[in-house]
Amino acid sequence: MKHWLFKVEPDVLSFDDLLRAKGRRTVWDGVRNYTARNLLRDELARGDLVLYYHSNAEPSGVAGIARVVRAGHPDPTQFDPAHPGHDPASRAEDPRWFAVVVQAVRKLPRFVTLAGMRAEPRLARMALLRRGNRLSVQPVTVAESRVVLELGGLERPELEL
DNA sequence: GCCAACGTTGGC
DNA sequence: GCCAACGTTGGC
Repeated sequence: MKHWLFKVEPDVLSFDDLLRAKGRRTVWDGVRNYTARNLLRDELARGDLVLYYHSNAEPSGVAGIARVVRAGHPDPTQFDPAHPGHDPASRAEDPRWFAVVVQAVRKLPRFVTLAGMRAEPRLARMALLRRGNRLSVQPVTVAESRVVLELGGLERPELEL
């Protein structure tokens, strides 16, 4: 099982919003970046762990964990002319953009702030913390994931790995 | 294929 | 609100 970090602005869908959503799940659609697209299409698998990160927030940080419950499939919004992510150049038989479905697992007992992660030497190499990183779906190592869950106050982080 | 211009992200 | 960093677009 692989581990990922998803960025989302909490004004759009906070982790608490996801917990309240029907089935505690949502379609992760609207991603229009080729690097993230490749990950969604080729790498994310059902059962993978997702660190749910609030970006552009006060404070920014990891709020909870989720799981991929449906692997990559064509993002329907690319074919919807009314959707801001509509892509007239994408064809149904060769879709350009992909989505997954994620389901909330649990909220972290302690919100793990960006500053808290920066202060943790074991996370020094984490992709999120690298300067200029804007990728909205990014890989996280199992070791990094474990540290984040530990910072988040989970008593038995290994149970989630 | 190069690269300037532009738009977006996201921390601060 | 500022602005650095990055991705994308499009002229050539």
